[in-house]
Amino acid sequence: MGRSPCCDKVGLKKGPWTPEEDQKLLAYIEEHGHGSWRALPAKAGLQRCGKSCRLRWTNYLRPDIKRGKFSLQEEQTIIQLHALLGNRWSAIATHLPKRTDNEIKNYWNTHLKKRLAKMGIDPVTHKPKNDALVSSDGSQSKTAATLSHMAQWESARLEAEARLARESKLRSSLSFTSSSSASTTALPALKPWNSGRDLESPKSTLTLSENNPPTMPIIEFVGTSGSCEAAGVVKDEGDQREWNHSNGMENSMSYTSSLHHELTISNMEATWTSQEPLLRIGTGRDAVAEDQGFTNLLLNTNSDDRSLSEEGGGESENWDGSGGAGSGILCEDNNNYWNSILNLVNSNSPSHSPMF
DNA sequence: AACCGGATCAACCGCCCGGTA
DNA sequence: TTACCGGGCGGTTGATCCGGT
Repeated sequence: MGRSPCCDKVGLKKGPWTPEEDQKLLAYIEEHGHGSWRALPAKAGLQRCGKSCRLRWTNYLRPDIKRGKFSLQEEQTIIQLHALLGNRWSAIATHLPKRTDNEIKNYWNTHLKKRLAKMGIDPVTHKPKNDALVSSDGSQSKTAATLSHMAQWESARLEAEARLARESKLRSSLSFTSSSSASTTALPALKPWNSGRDLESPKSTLTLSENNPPTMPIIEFVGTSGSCEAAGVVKDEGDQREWNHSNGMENSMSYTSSLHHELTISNMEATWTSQEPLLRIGTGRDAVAEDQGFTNLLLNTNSDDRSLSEEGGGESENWDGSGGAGSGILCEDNNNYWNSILNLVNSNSPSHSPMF
C-alpha cells in the first residue's frame, strides 16, 4: 500500500517563503502554538503543507535560533560529535544550542567536510585517508570496534534522552506546577518559545571546554606515538585561517588532548541519576584489560564503579573522572586515533597551531 | 559588462518510527 | 495485531550569491 502524501499538495505553494507568509505563521503560532502541523496551514491561512510550515518554523522562524557564522567552539564540537555520531545531525544539534540540524548539516557539507578532506582526513571515518593509523597488530579493527561501541553507547544515551523527554512532557502536561524548575512548567503547547530550550528534552549538554573544573567528567586520550602523515599547509581563504597539518599532526603524537565533557542535566535529576548510561572515559595510561568490555566500561558497569549506580542521589560523584581502576579504558592505539581527531580540533585554537 | 563555476543555504522529498485507534 | 497518522530525520535539490576571468 502506498503511503498517502503528508497533505493534499494540490494548490499548495512551494518554494521560498514570503515575508507575509512568515508573518502569518509567526502570528498564528504566537497566539495558538503550532498544535497539529497538518492542521496549522488552514487555520493560519497559509497555502502550505504542514510539513513546510514546521520546517520553516524550526529552521528559520523559531526565535531561539542563533544565526550567523559558526564559532570555533561550535566547529570543534561539530567535528568531534560527527566523529562519534556520524551524520546524526539532530543528535549533534542537541549539543549546539540555538543551532538547527539543518544548519549544522549544511555547515558540515559546505565547510568542515572539505576542510577535513583537504587535510587528507576522510570526513566519513575521520581517519587519515592513507590510513596511517593501521598497525600490523590489527589496531584498526580495535579502533573500529571502539568507535562502534562509542556510537552504540551514544545511541543508547540518545534513546534514553528521548524517553526522558517524553516522560518530561507527560509530567508537564499532567502538572504544570510539580517541578521545581519554572522553565519546565512553561506552557509548551501554547507558547513553544517562551521558555526556549528549556522546553526541550532534558538532555545532556556536551560542552567542550578547556576551563572546566577537574571535577567535571573528562575524556582524556593520551597518545604516545602516532603515524598520521598529513603534510603541508592548507589555507582556507574564506576564513583566513591556516591549517598546519604537519605541525598539528606531529604535535598530536605527544599532545595530550583533554576533552572536558560536562553533563548538564536539567529537569530530570531524579530520573536520570545513574539509570542511564554515562560516558566515562579516563586516561589511556590507566587502561584496563580490554576483555572487560569497552561498552561496559563506558556504561560504568564494572564492579569497581558499582557504587555509581547505587548512590542514586546526585550525579556529580559519577563524573569526577578520577575514577577507580576502571576509569581508564582506551588502549594506546585508540588513543592515537582519538588524539588525531582531538588534536585536529584542539589545534585550531588561535593559541595553538592554526588549523581553521 | 558578461559569463561562468563554485559556494551557500533554504526548502523539499522520501523514509522511518512511535503513538494510537 | 495491524494499519494509519503525525512528526522527525537525513539526503538532496535548486535558487541565489559571489568571486574570478
